[in-house]
Amino acid sequence: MNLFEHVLRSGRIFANKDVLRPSYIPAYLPHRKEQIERLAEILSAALRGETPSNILIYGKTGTGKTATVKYVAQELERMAKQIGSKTEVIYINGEIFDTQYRVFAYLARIFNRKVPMMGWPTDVVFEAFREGVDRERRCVIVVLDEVDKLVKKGDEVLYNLSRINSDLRRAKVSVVGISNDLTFTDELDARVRSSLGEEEIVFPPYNAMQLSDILKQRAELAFREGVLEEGVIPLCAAFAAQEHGDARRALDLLRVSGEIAERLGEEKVREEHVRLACERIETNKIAEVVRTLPLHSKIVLSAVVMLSKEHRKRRFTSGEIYSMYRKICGFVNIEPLTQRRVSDLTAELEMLGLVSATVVSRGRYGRTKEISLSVQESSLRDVLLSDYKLKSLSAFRLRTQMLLNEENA
DNA sequence: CCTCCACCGGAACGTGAGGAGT
DNA sequence: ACTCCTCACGTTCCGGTGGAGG
Repeated sequence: MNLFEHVLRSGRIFANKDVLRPSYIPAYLPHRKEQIERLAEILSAALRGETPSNILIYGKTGTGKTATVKYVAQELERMAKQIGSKTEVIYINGEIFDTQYRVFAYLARIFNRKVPMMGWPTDVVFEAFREGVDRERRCVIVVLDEVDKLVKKGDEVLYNLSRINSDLRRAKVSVVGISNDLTFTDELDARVRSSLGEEEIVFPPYNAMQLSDILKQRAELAFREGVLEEGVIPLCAAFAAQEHGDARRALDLLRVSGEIAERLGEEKVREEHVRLACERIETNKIAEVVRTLPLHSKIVLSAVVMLSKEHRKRRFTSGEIYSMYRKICGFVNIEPLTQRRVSDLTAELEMLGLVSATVVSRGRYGRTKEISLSVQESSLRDVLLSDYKLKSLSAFRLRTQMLLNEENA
């Protein structure tokens, strides 16, 4: 029997899993007709040889911004080719090209200018790009995805890009900015804001019904026929709708549900698989947050975990937590921070939703914050111990347990 | 009604890392 | 290569406070 034979045979669930990935662009985008038409209308100026207005697109994650823009871009380029107009769309992700230099260097290279990875002054790179585009009559639409990330490091990119047209003789350039953050224009220079935001398109979150439609459409391609039980799609949609209608989340959920069903060797995807998937995604999300926490925050969190393990109660005063925190620091040989700082760290943990804290006054016994864990302790344990500086903590627990026993005896 | 606990949380300041400018 | 600036992280200092118990 071949090693891979059972893997091939077990593929009874999925027909084409890639359809569920966020990078997939469907041929039809449900419930985005309005936005697509608006975008197409604005960009169609390019086909008439005019410069399209600059556009700003807003919407939370998973509202179809990127997919819509890519879809319209495809259609635009195809039509341009048919009618022999030189129109191209360049897609740039601001998370990957996260400095002005990288953006311009990338653009310049597209237009056959040789620009080194680094070293040149930024304005020279910009000039190389400008000259490169202007070689021919054409219209270039630059899509800046996650533009808010790029702008955090200075809005000069946008300033330069939005002013480039006045220095171009043959070519035309317009900018489409995509942002998750609705308030990001506040940080922009007023001139940039007005020139970039000539047109604005908002992508509202999907509701549960709309999410269902999206999932249905993708499921048809992604899964083999009849493997999805009836309640699966509505349940995925409902879970995702609870969290600001994120379609990416819904698709993830559906995909993970399928994977779980597959791994369990089931013939069908059932609602219980969706619930398992939901839990798994949740745990992963928490683990990811905790993993990237600074060391001392991890120790504070460990302190809360330890306390809730060793005592019956769930809530602890900041004093209790601080002394446990100091104990742990002593055990793992790390200089403890002050109580003041720890109080800020707990506030951050609260912001992240890992603990919940409320100020209570206990009269004679002072005023304090009561803090409790607001996630499953089991989803924290492994990720906390995975920090190499904290790995000895598993031993710590035994030691305090012993100390407690001795005290009692 | 006053006191006083056990912290909260604001303000000012110190420090080192990293970026921009030159 | 250099200075200057900003920013995140921490510390020190301290005024503020809701309510149980006297």
